[in-house]
Amino acid sequence: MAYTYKYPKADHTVDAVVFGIDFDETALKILLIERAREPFKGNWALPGGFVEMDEDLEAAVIRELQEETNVRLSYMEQLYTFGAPGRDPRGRVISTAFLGLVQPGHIVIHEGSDAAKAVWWNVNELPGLAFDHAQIIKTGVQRLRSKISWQPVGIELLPDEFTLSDLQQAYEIILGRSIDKRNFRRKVLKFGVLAPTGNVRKENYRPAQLYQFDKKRYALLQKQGIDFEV
Amino acid sequence: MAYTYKYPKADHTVDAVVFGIDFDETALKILLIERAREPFKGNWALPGGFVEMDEDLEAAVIRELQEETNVRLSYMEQLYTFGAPGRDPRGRVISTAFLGLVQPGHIVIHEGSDAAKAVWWNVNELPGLAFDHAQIIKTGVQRLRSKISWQPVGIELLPDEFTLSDLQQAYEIILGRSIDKRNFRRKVLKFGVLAPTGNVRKENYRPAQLYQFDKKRYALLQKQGIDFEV
DNA sequence: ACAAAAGTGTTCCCCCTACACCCATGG
DNA sequence: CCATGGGTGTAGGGGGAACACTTTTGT
Repeated sequence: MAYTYKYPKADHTVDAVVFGIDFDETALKILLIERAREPFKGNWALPGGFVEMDEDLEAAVIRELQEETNVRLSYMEQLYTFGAPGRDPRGRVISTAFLGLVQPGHIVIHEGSDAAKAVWWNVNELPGLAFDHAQIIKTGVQRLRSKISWQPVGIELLPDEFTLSDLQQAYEIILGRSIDKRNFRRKVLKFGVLAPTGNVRKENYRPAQLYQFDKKRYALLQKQGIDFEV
Repeated sequence: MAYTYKYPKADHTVDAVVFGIDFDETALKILLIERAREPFKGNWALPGGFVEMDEDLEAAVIRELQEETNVRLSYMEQLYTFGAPGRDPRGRVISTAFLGLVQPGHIVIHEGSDAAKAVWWNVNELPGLAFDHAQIIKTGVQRLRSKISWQPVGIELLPDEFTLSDLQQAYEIILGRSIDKRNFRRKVLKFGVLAPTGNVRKENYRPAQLYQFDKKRYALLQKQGIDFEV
């Protein structure tokens, strides 16, 4: 079966910039796959692929992520569309990139079909990347950083229960600098999105109070936007 | 000549959400064309069209704008990509929308070939629109509003020389609310982007000092981002 | 003289910043 | 009792918000 058109057409793909926080390594991680096919076979790349004809762009990323990595996202938004001619050796390929976030509990990867393997990489120690994916990742990191300062980010990156130190650590990892503990706590509590669960985490030494997000209030703040210049 | 592919392909278009301020009518205007062809012939729509195979997305919007309206932009950025199946009756069409700004002096429209005519519409009094263009415009207005509060917007929307009242009016029109004159002036001058030209505008009653933007400083602030919650 | 827009200062309060010590627990 | 991370308060300063009158010009 073949499809014939009067004019040449570009292909349309989607790519996923998926971030997760690794609390053990205190690092921001990004999900990459090793390409199983040409072009760039054996190279590292963002998960993604061609959009089906009757499929929404968002649906396409979710499907591709499922196929290639089986990771479950807790959040997704459109990032940017990259369409420079020549960005793909196969011909004209326009790609819409998405920003995704995952909670630590869902960081497990089952290897899929299209990808040789999928691995979490430290954002600061990335390998060489296929296509213009280095640039896409750069755009994604910028977006995440700016997003964090005017929207409450956290529910999508933290486990359901977490300590204030966890939350602070998430911010420090993303922003790449340290934050004063007292100021951070006062500020974050003032928004009224956090509720103590009553449970404590006993790990080392003094137990830490566990919190969860008030989802209603969280959604409200997300809509309104907040000023969170920590 | 025909082009044959193994799989079906979507079309890719670009659309331009172009804003300009009309100081006479104290209104935010948007550039629309009356479609000269099917589908939606005779309806109002955003300027735009198909991306050529060897053409960057940005280049495509600029070309289409030129062809259809001859308007000269002072600024452009990518807005969002709309790709829902069914958004275009011709088949699968994915469209990347751009946000454009024009200065009042360049608001003149020369009618082009593709469009029956091009007209500036008040954003608050829009006609029925083709495709999902109403939604695209809504996204554009939101972006412009949020952009204004963390980047210095103005150089792209104002004439080369302008009064502080002009600038304030621009902000009021975009944000849709009034701002205290004294606070606005103090805040805007504190950024150090404005320089008095020495000229004054004599229109009614007391003459007003004319200002221009310091382009170097403007570019710097644009890069850094600012906090401008007026 | 009056109408219209330009221009100008101050006070109050809130929030951000900087900063250092005690607490609870495990080993 | 010591090491480790959890948890707390305050003083000072800067900037935002609210607010009203004088100045300059044209008619």
